[in-house]
Amino acid sequence: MVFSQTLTNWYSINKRDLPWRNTVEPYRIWLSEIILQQTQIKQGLPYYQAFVNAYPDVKKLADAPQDHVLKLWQGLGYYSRARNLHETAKHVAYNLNGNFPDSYKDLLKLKGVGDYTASAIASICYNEKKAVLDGNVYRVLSRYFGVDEPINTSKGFKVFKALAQEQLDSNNPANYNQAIMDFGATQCTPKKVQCNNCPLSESCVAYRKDLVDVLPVKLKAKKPKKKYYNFLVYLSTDNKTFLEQRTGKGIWKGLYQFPLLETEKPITHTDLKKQIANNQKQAFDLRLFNTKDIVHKLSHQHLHTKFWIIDVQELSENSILISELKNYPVPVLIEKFIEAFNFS
DNA sequence: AACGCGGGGGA
DNA sequence: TCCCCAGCGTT
Repeated sequence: MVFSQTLTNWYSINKRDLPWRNTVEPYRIWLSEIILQQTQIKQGLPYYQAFVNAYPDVKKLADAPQDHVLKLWQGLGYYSRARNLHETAKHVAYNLNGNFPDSYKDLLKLKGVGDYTASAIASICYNEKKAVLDGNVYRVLSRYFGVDEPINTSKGFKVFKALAQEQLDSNNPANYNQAIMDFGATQCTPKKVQCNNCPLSESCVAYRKDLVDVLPVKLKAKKPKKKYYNFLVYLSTDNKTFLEQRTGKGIWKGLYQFPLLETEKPITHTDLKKQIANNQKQAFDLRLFNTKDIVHKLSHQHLHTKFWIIDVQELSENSILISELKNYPVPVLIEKFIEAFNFS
């Protein structure tokens, strides 16, 4: 009680003014929550604005082509969020008559909506008594109550979810949930934590025992895997090129890229030239755009990338105009190349 | 229970 | 360089 009361008092003074806080419309709350999964507000905010502008309601989103949705999502990462967002919009618009589910239990059935997001929407839109558990909440709870259970295990989830639910201010779940998250994001931060002016420090276990920089405990992630990507940038005399859409299970599903040759090790100019010659009759000229590998770092992969330019006379039917490149959703790695190469 | 999935930013 | 971020779906 003291804990939640202090948090909501703190929130009434320090609450950040954010666009999705001026509404309880489920569509907008849902949209903001999907965008903000594993994403800081500073990064997600312009995407939220762009989506609201392009798709003011769920039916507009449902009726958009997937390429347009992915294009708006471009650069935000975790693209399954965009695909699930689109699929759920169609489901809500056409199977649920445009109405979002109005309970935690039913929200959980939506694709892309897990425990956190269902709790957030249920509490914010319908004031259901469901405590949210995100990175901020883990941090605040583990520090204040001195819980050293690792947070990234299934046991850790259960322990903290129960603690979170216990602390929930059942009189105002919507306000409490946003208070504890804002508190974690701006006051009880991962680093440079502001204990000096913290309203909870007196009774905070981590503060009293000098464990603030130890909690929360998190099991270490695996090292990222090294991969070698060779993008084949075909270029015809009439300014056309090839683009392919990524399918299957890996990264960037649904996005477009220049034809990709992945190798076990770095490939030489000579070897690549032979491979390409085996696959086509037409004469071509091969040159390497970047002399040093471009290393694109993702949380789980390091992509050592070469962009090869293949000059040819002409390209077959399914090629596209260089001027159309900007219409396709592409990974940041590809976008940066297009910018740098400038197709002069 | 473990793993794969992006990209930006802070220290 | 490492860690973190309004997590989720699949295996």
